[in-house]
Amino acid sequence: MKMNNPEIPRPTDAELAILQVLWSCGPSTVRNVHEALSDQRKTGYTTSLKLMQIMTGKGLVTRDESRRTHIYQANIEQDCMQQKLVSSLLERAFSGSAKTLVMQALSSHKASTQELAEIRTLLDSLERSSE
Amino acid sequence: MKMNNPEIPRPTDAELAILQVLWSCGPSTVRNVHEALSDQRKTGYTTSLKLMQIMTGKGLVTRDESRRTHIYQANIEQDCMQQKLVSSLLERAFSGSAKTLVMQALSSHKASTQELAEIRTLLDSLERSSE
DNA sequence: TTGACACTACGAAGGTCATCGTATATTGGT
DNA sequence: ACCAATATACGATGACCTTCGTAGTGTCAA
Repeated sequence: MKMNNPEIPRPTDAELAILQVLWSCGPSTVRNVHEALSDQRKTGYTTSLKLMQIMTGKGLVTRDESRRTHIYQANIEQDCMQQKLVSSLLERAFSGSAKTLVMQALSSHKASTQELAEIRTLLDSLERSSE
Repeated sequence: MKMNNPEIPRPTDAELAILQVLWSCGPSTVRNVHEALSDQRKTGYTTSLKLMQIMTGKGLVTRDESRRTHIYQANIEQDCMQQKLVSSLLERAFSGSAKTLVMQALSSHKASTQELAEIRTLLDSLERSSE
């Protein structure tokens, strides 16, 4: 039974870690996810299982139950969730000022010259479209 | 008794809302904070009080108890906390890619031409310093 | 002085989160 | 056919979060 819940909630930290694996590896079993996280999280297998069951209930992931070993899949695109999370942080901690957030991110975390150039290109197109 | 805990934890949403008031208004009483939040939060006065007491224990705020009505103050600069929060989000949801975060933030939230120019200036200085 | 009011302290309730142990079922090899 | 390995389901626990009510105490004006 797929919950077609239009309201996908903000994931917790543990849930987000699982989503990262699903985004990066594609549809995966609980064991796959659990092993992918084994470096960061030293928790038991059933913990990962339980989390993924809960995430299914929340609509964060879907699963294929047609075989004994279920296959889980993220139910929201990575881009879309990143969007949600940035928007949320922007609202909660930056009073909506994208400029401040961007400047905080850039000034404290190194980006390569290549990446800076890509950002500059985006700035160009944003400025052009607002003229 | 001031907890000089060097480890300031990530604030919860309710706590962050309170910090926002303290950053914006400076040292404030519980009542000041509570009233400043009355639009967003329709909770009772003692809820704000309790939260701020807990935040004191966590080291998120300090308070002057020399008078009957305590005066609370953020125990971390706004910039510094924003830094922490961006870093945390970067790590948890963007695999450390500042570029991706910045582009997500810029492409979905309008920034004024003025702001875009400021970001461009920052880009300039970053590129210059890496040459 | 005393009563109304404002402030702090604190326990408790109700919810969520992360974790684990255990029960139960399925599968594959010998 | 049976055992070991592996799956899922799920209850329970402890931590934390948010909320509130209530108790105790100080303050000020009439």
